[in-house]
Amino acid sequence: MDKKYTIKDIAKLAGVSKGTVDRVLHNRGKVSPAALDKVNEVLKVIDYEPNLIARNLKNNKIYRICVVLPDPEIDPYWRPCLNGINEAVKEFKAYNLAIETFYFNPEKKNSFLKVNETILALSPDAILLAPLFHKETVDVIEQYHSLNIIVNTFNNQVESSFVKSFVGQDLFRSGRVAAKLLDSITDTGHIAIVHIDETYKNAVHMQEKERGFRTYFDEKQNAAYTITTLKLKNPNVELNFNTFLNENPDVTGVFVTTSKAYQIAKIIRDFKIKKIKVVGYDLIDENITYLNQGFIDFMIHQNQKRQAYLGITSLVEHFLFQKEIPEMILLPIDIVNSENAKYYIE
Amino acid sequence: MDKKYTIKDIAKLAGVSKGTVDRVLHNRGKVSPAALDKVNEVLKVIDYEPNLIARNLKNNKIYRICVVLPDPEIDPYWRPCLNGINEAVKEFKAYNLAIETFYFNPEKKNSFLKVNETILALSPDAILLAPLFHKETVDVIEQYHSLNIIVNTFNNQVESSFVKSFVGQDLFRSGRVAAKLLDSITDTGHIAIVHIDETYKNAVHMQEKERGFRTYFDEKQNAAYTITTLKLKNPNVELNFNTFLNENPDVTGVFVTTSKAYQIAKIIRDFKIKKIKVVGYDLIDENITYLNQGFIDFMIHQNQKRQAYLGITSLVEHFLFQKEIPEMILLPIDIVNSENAKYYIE
DNA sequence: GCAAGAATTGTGCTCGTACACACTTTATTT
DNA sequence: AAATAAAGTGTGTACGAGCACAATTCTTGC
Repeated sequence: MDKKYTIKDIAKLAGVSKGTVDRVLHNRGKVSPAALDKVNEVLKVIDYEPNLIARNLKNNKIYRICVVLPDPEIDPYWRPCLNGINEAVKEFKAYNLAIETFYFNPEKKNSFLKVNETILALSPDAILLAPLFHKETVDVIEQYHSLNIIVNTFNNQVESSFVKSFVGQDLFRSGRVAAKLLDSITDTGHIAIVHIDETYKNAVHMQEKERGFRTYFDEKQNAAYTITTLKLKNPNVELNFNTFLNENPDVTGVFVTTSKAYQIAKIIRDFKIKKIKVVGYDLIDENITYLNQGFIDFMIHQNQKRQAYLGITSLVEHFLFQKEIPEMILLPIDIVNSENAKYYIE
Repeated sequence: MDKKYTIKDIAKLAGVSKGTVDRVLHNRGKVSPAALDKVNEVLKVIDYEPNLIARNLKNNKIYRICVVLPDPEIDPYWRPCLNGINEAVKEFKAYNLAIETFYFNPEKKNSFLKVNETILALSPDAILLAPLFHKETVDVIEQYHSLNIIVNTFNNQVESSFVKSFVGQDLFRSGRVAAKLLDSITDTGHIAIVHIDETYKNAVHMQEKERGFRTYFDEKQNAAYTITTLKLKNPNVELNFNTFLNENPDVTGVFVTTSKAYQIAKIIRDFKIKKIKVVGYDLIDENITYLNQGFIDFMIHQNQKRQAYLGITSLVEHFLFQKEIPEMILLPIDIVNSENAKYYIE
């Protein structure tokens, strides 16, 4: 018991050659019933685990994984992903892997298409994709699939049977979490659901969050809440929301479905009339500032870093250790206030 | 660029043998200045990463890691740890590792000492320890250290220079998080800090949490809170807390520093007089029940599973891939309400 | 100028798995 | 029964790093 059993050990125990053991283990080639029995007998008794290290030594192909996401310079929401990608790169740098990152402009479909052309030319083994433009994404995924390139997605779900895996959050549930939070910190009254700049993201996100949010209050007995949905667009957010507040002095809480809660927080801070509670998404700097100042009460952390990290690692472990790629990984919906924020910021 | 550079490649490029390259890379043995230069020249240009797989193939020692924690049958707090341990075992089962778990009775110091004797006899390569009994733990750790056994701790911190690593939470901070939560959901009033059954755990835990909790309110301007500390012990918890509530009708919130918030929640449910908010620790079944019923408002998740998991993996990666063991890993302080609980329960 | 010794460098084997290929045994055909 | 095909089995090598040891080159002393 000083070391693990090897194929050689099994061969000796079964009185056959390691070639035969190999054939039994992988049912490759022909093996006589007698030999098969002998080997299986041994395998039944001992508990053999192939040595992954040795197995992979031979495999000297470089696996190429391309990660595609919106340019974090244009939308800082995506910045944490870079850390997740870097972490994965660092962790696996000793292996035969090429992990490359590509950005597209989240405001331009063409940019997305162009990036994908570049990647197609590279013919990688797999691609990890943050899908924004629904129709275009579906097309692109089909192309990858037809070239036998594995497609993983993260952050946004897209209905395509060609997607091998999705890493993200349950947005409906996260709407419910936000509702529960606002329910905890506000008295009965008027709550506003605010969607800001929902253009390019196809809005499915925010709709899911809103649905979850409303479902929570629908299910709640004797809830004396009024819920209003606002769709605001820059540069008119401030003006329109101010108007709304003036027209609705009974507002006690706001649920911002995008990462732009800081815009609402700023208005509320300047409004000064009464304390309105705010729940929003994502730990970007502006939000953290208002969180610390008390103008945002809770944030929901979408953990983009870990999304990207897990998206990559599941691919790597598939290639390197032939692990199965999980069809869906739903990350926890982390609740953040000013006191625990620092553990999630990355 | 089809594959990574190997020592052989470097040797060829530098016009020397792989033995010389090896000597340069590990500065082992003598190398002539000329050869050294040639190899360094090549190393400067290409970017060499040794193949960890090949490096470890030869290392066929079985590393033995012993995990020591209180018996989860006696204190269910520790049950999630088993999942973390199992996950690590499963993940690394293909490597030369023996990961064994040992329980002691958290109420009996002798049991702890006995378990450690058993382990000392096994002379493992490392031990992952949940230290409860302070003095005894320090002694035991010294013994392990003198036998060159690496000691990692999790959950509870212990001041010993012989401890290589700690995985856990910042308890002071978690007290602050609890304070912020109660501050969010209660109006000004009277808040009780309740310690339940603080006997065997040496109380350091709860003291840290209390300190963090009080610090938060101390720092808060114009805070009109009264904070009372209660130390309750079973089987008198119910009686004494009831008395306290009757004598203090102004209580608006309770912070339970152990995993026994359910006991307080039950009393508050039966008390029926007014809504008192409760913040507690740990997602054990009883707590979840009351969380879903609305008698516990927030739980703080200590993530024992991940603590155990990370404690093991950092050891494994040290042995297998000579990664450095991080001196301290502080896990996030997860805030849990009824809506996001399911993501943390394990 | 040559041997002895030191310094440097190259070779070859190991680890465990996977697989190609060669070899032996058994079955089938003429 | 011999020839040939098919089935089954064993051997040997590659993978990359690491290290022992052999082989070579270089010094030094006489």
